[in-house]
Amino acid sequence: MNAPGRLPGHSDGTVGKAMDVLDAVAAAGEPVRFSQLLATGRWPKATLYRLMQTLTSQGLLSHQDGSYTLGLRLIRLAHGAWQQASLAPIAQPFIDQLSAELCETVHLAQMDRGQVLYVDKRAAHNPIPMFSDAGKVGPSYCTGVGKAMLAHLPEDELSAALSRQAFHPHTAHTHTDANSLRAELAEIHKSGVSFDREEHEPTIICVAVPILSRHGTPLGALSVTSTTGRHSLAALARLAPALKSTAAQIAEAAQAWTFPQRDQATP
Amino acid sequence: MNAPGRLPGHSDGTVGKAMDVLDAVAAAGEPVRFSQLLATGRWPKATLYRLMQTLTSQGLLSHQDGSYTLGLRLIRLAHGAWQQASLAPIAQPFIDQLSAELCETVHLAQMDRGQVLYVDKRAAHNPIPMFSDAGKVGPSYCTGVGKAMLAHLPEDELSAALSRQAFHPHTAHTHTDANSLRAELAEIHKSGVSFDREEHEPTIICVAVPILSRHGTPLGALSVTSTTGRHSLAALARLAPALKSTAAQIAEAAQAWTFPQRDQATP
DNA sequence: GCACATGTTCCATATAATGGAACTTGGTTT
DNA sequence: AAACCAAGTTCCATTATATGGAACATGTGC
Repeated sequence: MNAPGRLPGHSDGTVGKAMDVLDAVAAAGEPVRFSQLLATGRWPKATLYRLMQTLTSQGLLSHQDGSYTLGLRLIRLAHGAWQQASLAPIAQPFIDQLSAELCETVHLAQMDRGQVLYVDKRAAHNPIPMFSDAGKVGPSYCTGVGKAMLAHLPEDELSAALSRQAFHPHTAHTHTDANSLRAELAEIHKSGVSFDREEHEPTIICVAVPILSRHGTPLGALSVTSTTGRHSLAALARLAPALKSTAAQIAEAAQAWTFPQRDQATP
Repeated sequence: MNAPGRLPGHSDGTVGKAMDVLDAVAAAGEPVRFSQLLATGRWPKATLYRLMQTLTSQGLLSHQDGSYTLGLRLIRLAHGAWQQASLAPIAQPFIDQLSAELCETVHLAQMDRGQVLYVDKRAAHNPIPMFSDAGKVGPSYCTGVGKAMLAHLPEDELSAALSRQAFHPHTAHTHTDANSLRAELAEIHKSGVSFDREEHEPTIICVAVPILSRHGTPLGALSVTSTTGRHSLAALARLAPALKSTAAQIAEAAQAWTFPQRDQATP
């Protein structure tokens, strides 16, 4: 079955396999048929069948008209995750203020298994149609927020994260290997600011800063995105101080925040 | 282990147990310690320990400072669920229009395992809806949207849903048993409109309509919420036609919508 | 009515989960 | 400092669960 040493962080027990199936359904991005998943050859027929039965019965998948989609129960759980584990609720007022002040699109992201997870977004008045929304994921190696966080990761987590990067050359400016990326990360670590120089999508540029804990580990990152048509990189660079200041405020708020402390009803 | 006759909260296999743990963490609403969950007596020590290890390794839980919270991976999956399985993306323009037209708070909800899951919300002045609003759950038996959907459920699903209701008397107007609720559901089924007459929270009232498929099964529900201070029930009742019209448009759009259809278009 | 594709069930076997108890770890009391 | 306690972690024989090849059902077009 499973070779002794499989890929890092993969396939622990039945739960891991079930999550693989969920990921596969999520990756499809549209309702999938049982046979479509089966055709990937990743699972034997009966195994996949029972796994999907279980997931459906749990509300993690939804089965209608012979096709499967992700289930609503995920939305319910994510609501809790968004409140408990994400910076978004804490950062909201600061991001509102920053977005209003700069009149630009602001993104709040966190690192999830080596990928960038956007947890909040504040659009400028004329929203640019692009790759973004809360819950959306993106690559770390070619985004401003991704590099900002990578640059402050401890070595063991960094190498784990780098091993998960695709290094697909989206544009002519994209890093295509870990070494060239590491060189830039060192600079970013020093300056505390990172840029996306059209590395992910042509004409899209951004400036980003990490949100750092007391210990210097990245809690998340903040970015302002624009286009080459509207801003130069130098113009974006001038926004860095405002971003840094907001990031510091968020970091402070995040660490001051202990949950409501409702041990008992204090009668 | 499990008694021969499985109880309402049927736990299927390891995945089911893992989900129970996730629910427990979600229910806490704040970071929980291993010992807190252990103290509920629902799981033996070693079992709970390994289960949480697995969940953490999968990114479904996050472990920091000795406490567990729901993990970010859930947000990522929920993003897919929101797009694939919820009415929200389809309903968005219609809800925007309705909300602008009425200048009132509009909710879009769906049924999830007997409970009302709010998948979108448009407040009169608050423009950005996200997981902060979407993802909230509420009871079916004492909310407008809940009753609107229950009223159109086939008998088997209805009785399953009713068996999951708490019938907690939140206010003096709350239904406290299935029979009294069923009587109202019959009326709602006829009229196609339901009301929350301060059944969940004092002074909070609402009018709701179901979003029905061609076959008459509820896909979701739409509501306008207000307070006794601002509106009478009669005033809310006058909004019903606008709600019904919007619901019909959403139903049509939902059923017209087949996903992008990348392969074969029916020859 | 037949053929082929898709979906479902069976069942002996292999695998993974179980949980009682023993063992660390870190902090507090005597 | 030794003794204590609580929280967290590991061990391992036992038992429950998942596995998957193959047979069985269902249904759609010919």
